[in-house]
Amino acid sequence: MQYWLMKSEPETYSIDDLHLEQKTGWDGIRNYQARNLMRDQMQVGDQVLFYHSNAKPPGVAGLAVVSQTGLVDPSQFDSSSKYFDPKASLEAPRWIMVEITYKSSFSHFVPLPDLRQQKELEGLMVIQKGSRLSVQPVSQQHFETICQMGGARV
DNA sequence: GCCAACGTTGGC
DNA sequence: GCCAACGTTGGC
Repeated sequence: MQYWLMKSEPETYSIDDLHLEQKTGWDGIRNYQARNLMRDQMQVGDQVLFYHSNAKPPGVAGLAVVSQTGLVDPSQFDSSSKYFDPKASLEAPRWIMVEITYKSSFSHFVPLPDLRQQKELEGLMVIQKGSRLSVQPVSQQHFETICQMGGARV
């Protein structure tokens, strides 16, 4: 089993939205590196840290689980969507997504400055300078440390 | 709102 | 295939 951190702007889609919906297709990823991780690496059952980006403060809000893989992102075909991709076709879809299912919301939101301060989290991708990738692999140790900081049972 | 970091595009 | 220009992300 692998561990991931997935970023979402809470004004667009927050952990509370996921809580209400229970599951969602992770659409709108338009970065090849992130897509390739979802397409090639993610497996059903993988654990996800739900990260709020562009928030005050940004940080990890809760947990989710990968519940389906290899789904075609429908927004690439929707000309009214900001994620529309004219180069994608039904025969050759370009953007692949996964579905994630809500697991829990942290009792203690873990803000980015706290992640930076934690010695055990040295090397965590999201605390590196200029770390823009919206789907990031996380080591099991880092995952467990962040769960503890958030007040979730590992 | 600023801007550093980084990805993508397109001319050559 | 290089790289300058441009666009986007996302912390601050």
